Amino acid sequence: MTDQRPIPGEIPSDATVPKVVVNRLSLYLRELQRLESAGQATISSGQLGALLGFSDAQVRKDLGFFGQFGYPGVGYRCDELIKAMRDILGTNQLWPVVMVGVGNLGQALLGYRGFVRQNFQIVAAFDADPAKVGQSYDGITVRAVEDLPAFVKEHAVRLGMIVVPADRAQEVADRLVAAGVDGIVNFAPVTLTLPPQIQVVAVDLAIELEQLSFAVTSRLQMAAGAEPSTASDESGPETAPPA
Amino acid sequence: MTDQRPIPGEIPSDATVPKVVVNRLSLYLRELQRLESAGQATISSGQLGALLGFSDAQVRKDLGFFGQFGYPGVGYRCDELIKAMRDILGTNQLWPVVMVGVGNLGQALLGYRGFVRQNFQIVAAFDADPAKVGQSYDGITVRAVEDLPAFVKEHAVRLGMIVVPADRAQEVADRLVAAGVDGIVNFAPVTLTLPPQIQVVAVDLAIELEQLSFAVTSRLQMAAGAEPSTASDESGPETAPPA
DNA sequence: CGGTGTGAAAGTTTTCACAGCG
DNA sequence: CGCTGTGAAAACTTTCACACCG
Repeated sequence: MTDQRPIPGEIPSDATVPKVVVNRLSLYLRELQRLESAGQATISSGQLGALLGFSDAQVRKDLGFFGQFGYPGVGYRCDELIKAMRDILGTNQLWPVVMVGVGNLGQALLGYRGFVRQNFQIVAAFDADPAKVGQSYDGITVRAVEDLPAFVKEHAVRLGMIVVPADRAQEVADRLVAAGVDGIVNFAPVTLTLPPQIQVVAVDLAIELEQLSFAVTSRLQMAAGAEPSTASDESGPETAPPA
Repeated sequence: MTDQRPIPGEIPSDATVPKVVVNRLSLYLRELQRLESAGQATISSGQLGALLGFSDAQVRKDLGFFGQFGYPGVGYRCDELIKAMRDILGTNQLWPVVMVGVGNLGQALLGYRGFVRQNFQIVAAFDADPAKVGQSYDGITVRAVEDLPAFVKEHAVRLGMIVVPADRAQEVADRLVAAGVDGIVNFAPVTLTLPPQIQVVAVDLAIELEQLSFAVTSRLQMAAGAEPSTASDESGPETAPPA
């Protein structure tokens, strides 16, 4: 509804967008959604950046990859920018997701409401353990992995989540790809070997803690004379300046 | 034990190490540990890189930030390199961790064995809900958040995990910092505002899925004529070439 | 004004290429 | 030989700075 902006943010003509930019896009969107719920109608690149620990220029450059969304002298309209970001990230449409592996973590993820917020829906869970098949968790009945290909095809599922132990992950990934998914979130602590057209995002909780233990350790040693031994940023900038 | 290498990999004299390098270090370590269990004694930069989808030069440059670990003509000895990496990342020592928020996800993380592998141990869990306090999960009894400062001080805990809903996360983060932790893993989908000396790693599961939906969407559009619209890499390179 | 969009400059990370070593 | 370690070049990302707009 309402008016479209000058060059509505469709996909970049041909320029390639760095992954780190797409990651920040998600952070902008998350913040914008919070601001809109709080009743804020517009925001400037400087304000948005400050909330996340980025510069105003970076926010504008990032958005510039996708189009022109702002109003000089005013900033960005939250509602418009949210819609544009969701179009870009693909979350204006509902994404059905299949999960493989219904252990502790898998069960927790089945109950996690945060996915729904961004239009992801876990539509089925699979497990190799016959004792688990038929059980229900948060309204989802566990199916046998053998049923994966049929389900994925029938429901046009494009995304899968791997929540099995490390030694089973590659086999499960191969099954997901054979079944036809295009993208995988891998919670198992192994690197998957897959055809390059398959998109993979890895989440390794032990590695996240390791990054912290390094940062915390080297900050101490820094006290012993030198400079802080880490620069740049990755997944979640977090730690914005204490406003 | 056994002989130390030429310039043993201690902390970089003063050069700052990019975060992305530290992240790859964790991936190298994970792979090395797997290789060693499989009985492999040495590995070259090219082999290690190939397993993770990196170039040989990148592996050598990354290691070069911390010292000289290799043997020309041979490669790296897995056992030595593992020890060096763990020294650098800080995981040769045991890290006690406190968790705040014992909902679905928190309970699952309490039962997650993957942390132990890298020497992290969740030593206590806290929740604001009086109904949860006193309950036990995986041998850990839930405590009242009020007891956090005393516990952190008494057990010299330096790391905390936030597993509460978004609207409680900032308050919990402030409590953790007041209690004295130096680093935080934040699973809540909000950006925390904290003093800059506090290290924060953010894990937002919805954002991971969003990165996938973007990648999967733009790969499709790529079929419509242009170049792939993403470059570089972030958290987990994953998807190594199908060996 | 206050703020966007964007080329050009600065800074950072990756790749190249090769001397040197066991 | 095969492979490391490392300067130098290339590629990429961020910051700067300013024309332009409402």
